[in-house]
Amino acid sequence: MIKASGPPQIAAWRLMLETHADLMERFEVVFRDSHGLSLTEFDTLINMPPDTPIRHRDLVQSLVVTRSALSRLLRRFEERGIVTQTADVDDQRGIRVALTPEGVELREAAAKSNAEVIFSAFSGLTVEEADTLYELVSKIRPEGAGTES
Amino acid sequence: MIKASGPPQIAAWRLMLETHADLMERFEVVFRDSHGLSLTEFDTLINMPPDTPIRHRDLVQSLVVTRSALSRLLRRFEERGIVTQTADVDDQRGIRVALTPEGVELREAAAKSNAEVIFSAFSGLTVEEADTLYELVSKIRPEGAGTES
DNA sequence: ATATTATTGTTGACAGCGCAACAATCTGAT
DNA sequence: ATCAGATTGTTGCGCTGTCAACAATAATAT
Repeated sequence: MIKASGPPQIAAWRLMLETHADLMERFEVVFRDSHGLSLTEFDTLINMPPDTPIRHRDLVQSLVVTRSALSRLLRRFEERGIVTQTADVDDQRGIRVALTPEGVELREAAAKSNAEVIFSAFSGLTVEEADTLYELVSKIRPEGAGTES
Repeated sequence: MIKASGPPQIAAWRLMLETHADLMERFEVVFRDSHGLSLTEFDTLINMPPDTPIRHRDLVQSLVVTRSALSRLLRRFEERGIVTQTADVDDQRGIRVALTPEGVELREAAAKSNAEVIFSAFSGLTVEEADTLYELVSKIRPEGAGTES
């Protein structure tokens, strides 16, 4: 709501921060109320292949949590009947995580909710504007070869 | 790095998510290593008036934490000599939080780091592009008057 | 004045995360 | 074959957050 003041870069980033926070809060409410999932749990679920077992090692690479957090999260999923975990026959160190039928169902329902929230939030933008937004955001470089020199 | 596929709204949001995560990680490292601050602590510090005491009640409104978290965070700040807390003479329920000189200094230094990271990340965009980005992001409506009708 | 209600900040209990240490297992050099 | 080193997932611990209950104080109604 606050009109842009100061450097436009900072104004843009502030607005992105605020928008991110608002949308994430919306996701959190929807996932919790509709599916009993936290944001981390949703992210984990969505990154699991619906048909193929996956190793912790491979799954954790798509996520923002540590191995230990994933280990505990998957135990919770196991207790809820969302996944099964079995030793990998080829590599006895590994665990193969597979979605149960309930897990697949939950994953699909959550993905649908996710898309609905996004389309709802983006309903004020045309397709062209969404493309432009994509292009502009892709120019932001966190590891920016910065301000030096 | 992944080329946009599927609906552009979802592609744009995914990219925003990823960019947000990358930049936040960068902030986290900078604040921790340079100033010994977590993201929450930085946010709190930056939202404190440099010259005027502020009540918990008022400060918490600018933040994304609960009263209890703020209460504990401010105690940590107090122990580090960053703030002082004194009872409000007008309202005995209230606490007036004020930055110490060290706190003011830390706040300024952290704000400077913050701006540097932003400018660095946005160095690939022109000012006009940053303005356009602002305009497009402002069209995203979390509480979107959605997809209905 | 007095009783009821709202507010403000703190505390206890608990949940989830990261880090470091660990045991089990695999890999690769010799 | 054997042994040093890397990989993989789990666990203990501490930190930080939320939620619910609480005590102290202020505001409001009667």
